[in-house]
Amino acid sequence: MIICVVGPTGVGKSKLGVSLAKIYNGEVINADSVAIYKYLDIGSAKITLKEQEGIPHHLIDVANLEDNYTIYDYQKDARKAISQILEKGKVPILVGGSGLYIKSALYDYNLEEENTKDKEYEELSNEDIYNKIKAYDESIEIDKNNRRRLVRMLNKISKEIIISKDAKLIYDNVIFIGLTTDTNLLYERINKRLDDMIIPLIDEVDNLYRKNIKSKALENAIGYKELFPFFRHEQTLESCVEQIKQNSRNYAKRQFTFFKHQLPVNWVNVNYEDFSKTILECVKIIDNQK
RNA sequence: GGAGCCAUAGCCAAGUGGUAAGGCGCAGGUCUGCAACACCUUCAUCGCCGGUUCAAAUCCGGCUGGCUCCU
Repeated sequence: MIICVVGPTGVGKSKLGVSLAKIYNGEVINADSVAIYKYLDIGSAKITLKEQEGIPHHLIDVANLEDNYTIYDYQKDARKAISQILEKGKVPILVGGSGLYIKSALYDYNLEEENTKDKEYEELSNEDIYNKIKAYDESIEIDKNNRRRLVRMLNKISKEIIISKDAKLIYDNVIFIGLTTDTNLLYERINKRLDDMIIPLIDEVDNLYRKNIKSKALENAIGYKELFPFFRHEQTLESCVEQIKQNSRNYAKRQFTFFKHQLPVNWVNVNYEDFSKTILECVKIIDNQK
């Protein structure tokens, strides 16, 4: 059995992961694209050692800030961790909000080592690329304006990598638990979480900012990228914080959409007054399916 | 009391006679390599009343509300 805990940012996944690990003799595998990185602790709301309560957590702090960690790496690392945990006779518990990471680990996504031969196709317009893709296979559906994905797809085609239409799970008995709550309540929690951590967060980002590190993770991660204008004295702290909140809300929404449509999730409404009830509900679902 | 300016979607905002740009948010989506990414869809008849005109958000009058100045 493999348990997978998903849900939007700030809903309480980490806590559930630890609880389920205790009940099912499991180990947690992080499925959060930012918590993968060292030094991004506060802004990523990375689970602390104390919060881990002795449960082994995999794939946290395994990448350096300068690394360009992608789903290819994650697929490899996560599958390795899953096998190791299964070999021990324990239950792997994936916990995180990065949907594509989870899908690439658990489903038959065929990814190859990143290749420097990949082309940017700078000489081609979006429409050119789109037409080439359609000429190769009319049934491929792809956004005409999404250059990033168009380029990637054309590279795949040129390498004759086959992409199956419907991805299949490569493991038996995977149970998806999706934590959810009322949207407004979630937004309140997100805002409060940020307000509570803003002082240490500024400290963390200031530190990284001074080191002048070129990092994709830093430039992309919510809670980090928005703060740089503040350090450059281009924006007030207040407006940067608002921006973080806004981006977090948008992110949470996208996560819901992804999990709702991309994974067979069993949704559980979190009871914040009595979390043990939430755990119990999850246990019921898991025991029913295993 | 007088004079002037303004009034367009939840917010910002373009449009000065020909049938409402854009941005943000909200809502709904897409998803096999930056995924906390990237991208897509949807969303108003222009403060109210009346007039001029084939045609008004655009011109005229009144009303209401806001801002500035004067007494």
